[in-house]
Amino acid sequence: MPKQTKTYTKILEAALPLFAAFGYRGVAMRDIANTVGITAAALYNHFPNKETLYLKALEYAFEAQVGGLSGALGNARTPHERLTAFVGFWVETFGSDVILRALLQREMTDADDTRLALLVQHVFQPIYAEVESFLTSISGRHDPLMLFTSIAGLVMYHFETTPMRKLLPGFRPSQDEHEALVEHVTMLLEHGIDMA
Amino acid sequence: MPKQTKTYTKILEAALPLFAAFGYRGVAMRDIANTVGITAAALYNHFPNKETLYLKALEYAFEAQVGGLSGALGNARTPHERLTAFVGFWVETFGSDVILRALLQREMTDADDTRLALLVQHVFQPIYAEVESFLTSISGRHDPLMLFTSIAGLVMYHFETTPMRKLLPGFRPSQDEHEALVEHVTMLLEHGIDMA
DNA sequence: GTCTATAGCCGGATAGAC
DNA sequence: GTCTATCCGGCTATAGAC
Repeated sequence: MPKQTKTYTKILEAALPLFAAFGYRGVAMRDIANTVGITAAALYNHFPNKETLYLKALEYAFEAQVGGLSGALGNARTPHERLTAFVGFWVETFGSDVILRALLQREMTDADDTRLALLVQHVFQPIYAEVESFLTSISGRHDPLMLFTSIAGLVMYHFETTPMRKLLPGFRPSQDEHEALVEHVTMLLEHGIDMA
Repeated sequence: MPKQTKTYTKILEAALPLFAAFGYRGVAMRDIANTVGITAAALYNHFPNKETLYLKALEYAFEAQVGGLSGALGNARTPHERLTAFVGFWVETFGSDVILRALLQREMTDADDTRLALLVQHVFQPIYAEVESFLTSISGRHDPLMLFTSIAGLVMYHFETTPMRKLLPGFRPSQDEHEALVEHVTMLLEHGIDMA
């Protein structure tokens, strides 16, 4: 099992969109092999079994992605700027990468301790570490972890529900544009609904 | 294929927790049959195939559940009361029914047009219809459907992320208690983070 | 309406040649 | 490192007796 050959990476990159679209059980080793252009048997020169292949693919996907937050927060000074930057980072990261979002969503429903730990380590832990003090500083009343979860959910649920919201009255495509989403979420977070 | 026998219902009720826990592909006809106490072949006297069984199980689960909102909103007069009742209904409905929540979550990731329509029809459409005018009335600035999605996400994401948040620093079990969640969400919706 | 038996297919994994 | 060939287990679905 060689670890850093070209094929190794090619396999992971071929597998990721498949797993994202059809889930672990929905993808056969033959499918991945076909996409790469080899046979299923050849996959076993690179990975001992399907589960390991899947795990490595997940790591590969998540390692690459996160880390941009410090850049996004770097220039932001005021609470308003920082909050906007944070929300914007979240919307950008998961709004532009359909595959990453699908993988995350699937992992959240099919909970496995090993893989959950991976997700926390690569995705949530680093982001939370960067914003925890910020969240604590701006909110005396809200528990920082709850607030973090709320902000994440506020953004993610718009993406998660898109296929369904299309079937509801009042759906307009503009609601899915990133700018509109960022504005909606930050306004809500800063001022609440602003009830009459 | 008889439609309203005792066994028919028993099958659906046996299948639901299995599908919720392991997903469509993760459940074999044998598993359902074993739980009911019959053989897999006998299932085909009630359902033509696995997919139909699954669809009927979904309908059965969702039909029963929703409809309590009008009761929950009935007494509420002020915007604050109505909002609290709405959030409380959401937290109660999905916080207390693990199976319903898991099914919903799975359907949201494995989008199939037929089943999405079912979900919208039985779950989101009726709820949204009851709160749309309310949401419009309290928020001049926010699109009602976006606001609806935000409120739903605010609640649901706390549930969805529970297994992962347990691995983050600052996790306390009390964050998952229903009362705390309702208070956190309503406060956020009414006043925002209330930044310094 | 339920059973046993089995057809038929698919998917993960291995053996061994090249 | 990739191939062909194959094993084997699991799954949906059907046939036919009771």
